[in-house]
Amino acid sequence: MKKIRTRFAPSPTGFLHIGSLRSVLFVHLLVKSLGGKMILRLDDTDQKRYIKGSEEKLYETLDRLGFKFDEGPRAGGDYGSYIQSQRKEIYNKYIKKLLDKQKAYYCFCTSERLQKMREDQQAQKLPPRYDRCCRDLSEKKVEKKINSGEKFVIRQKMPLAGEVIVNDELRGEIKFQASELEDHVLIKSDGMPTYQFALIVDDHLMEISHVIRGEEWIPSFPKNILLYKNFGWEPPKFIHIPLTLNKGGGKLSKRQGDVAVEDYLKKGYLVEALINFCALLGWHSKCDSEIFSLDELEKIFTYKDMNISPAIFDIEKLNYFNGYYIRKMDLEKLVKIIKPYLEETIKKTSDKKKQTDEFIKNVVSTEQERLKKLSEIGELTEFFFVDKLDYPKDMLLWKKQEETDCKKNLETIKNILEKISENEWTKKSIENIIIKYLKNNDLKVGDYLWPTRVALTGKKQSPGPFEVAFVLGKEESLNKIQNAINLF
RNA sequence: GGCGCCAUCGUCUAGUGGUUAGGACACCAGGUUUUCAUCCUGGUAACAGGGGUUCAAUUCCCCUUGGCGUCACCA
Repeated sequence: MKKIRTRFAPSPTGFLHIGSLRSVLFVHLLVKSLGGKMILRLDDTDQKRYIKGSEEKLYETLDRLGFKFDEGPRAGGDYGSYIQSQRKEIYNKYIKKLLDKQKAYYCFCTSERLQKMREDQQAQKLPPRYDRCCRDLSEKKVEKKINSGEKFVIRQKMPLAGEVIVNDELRGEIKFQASELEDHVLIKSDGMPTYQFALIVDDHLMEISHVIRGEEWIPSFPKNILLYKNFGWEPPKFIHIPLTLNKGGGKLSKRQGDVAVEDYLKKGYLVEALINFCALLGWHSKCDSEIFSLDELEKIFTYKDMNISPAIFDIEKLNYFNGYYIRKMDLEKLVKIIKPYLEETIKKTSDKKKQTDEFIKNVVSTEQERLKKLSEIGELTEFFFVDKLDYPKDMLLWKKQEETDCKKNLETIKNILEKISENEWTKKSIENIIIKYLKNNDLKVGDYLWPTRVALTGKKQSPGPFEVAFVLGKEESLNKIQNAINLF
């Protein structure tokens, strides 16, 4: 039985694409479900696109998401280096083999010539494809050109006719006509391999058994397979996962909103929510449940249950998961991770008491069930930290309430609250005392509680007045109610 | 345009040669309630179209249509 080894091979572009998150997730789940090794490889053969320091950011994000690699640039391993730009010698060695087998050839065409060729082809409504101009150059000519210092690339020699049949684990056989295939570049003029070449060499050398990659790679699938054949190697199993599209149905791109996992994290999306949501994009369990932790996913995941139709990234559902996991979260933990989002708001008060962990914990607890994103906490709880609330007087009126009634009711509430002692000042007892009073006197709760809420929060939508009063403390609550009374 | 992939409620999806086509999000209504949210109950909503195969097709096959991807010395 062959070892299960699979890899996640991002290029260091500066951020982790949300689609890549789905790839690592499935790579992770595949390894966990089959039992095997997970490898991280940096596909950085494009030196023009290299962004300095981006590996570090990538590792950090992967860590935050909770993915651990058995082998990789940091974890090490017996198949290194795991950074493609450091494997140049290896690719050189293998391209020679291909050259010797006559499965690849030197090409001296300039980019100007290629560009013109493509323009001409397009003008004639032909598919733009390399015209194989250098394919049959004599050995002598090639040698002469190289010796005279002419720049060159090395191209893969494709079969001129016939069919190439490839196999995708999810879709089955896919047929391509060899005549459709281009003699694409394997080694660039800077000596670096293209992704298409490095990928095959590395996956083979690293003994990768399963390749999970996006559907956008299907068009180059036959070239990949041909390369394996040319080398005489057995290809791994390929699983092409469907694309994630934006709401309009197009490719998920920066312009349509966030595509970087880091951005979602920054906005206060929880890792649990992100993972649960992504898992359901293209995979579904046999049972009807949809709430899954990573642990649970590992137990029930089978790649055969994966779906092949493209999925639209619906932020509404992500929000639902995020709200769900926020509500389920232990308050202490929530406070800890939400604190950075609250910093600016806390600065609005000079009251030392309001800067304590105890106070912040109480504040967060009032909004836990309302929160969809951690980043909303500041706006939602600002009223706890500002000294003077700013709201129109009319907001205090409950339904068709008269101003005089409203004022009177606020005074009543204030009188009741004044009688509650400091050590009795808890949410529960405030509530009990007020509700008991209203019930005993046959009064309508809305007429009293609505004005109180607005007096304490300055908002129409907010936590209930009892808990706000409790968190604010007796003195401040009374002050705020008095401020409201003074408006009349 | 060539090639390729895909096609069940608005979205994510389950499902079967014979089902009242199931669930989740969203939406709507009702309940709880001082608001919002939560929570509970209920509801609207789908097999793209046309041909076959078959006693029977949402399901199998073909075509059309539509969506998407891809056609670089980028990955």
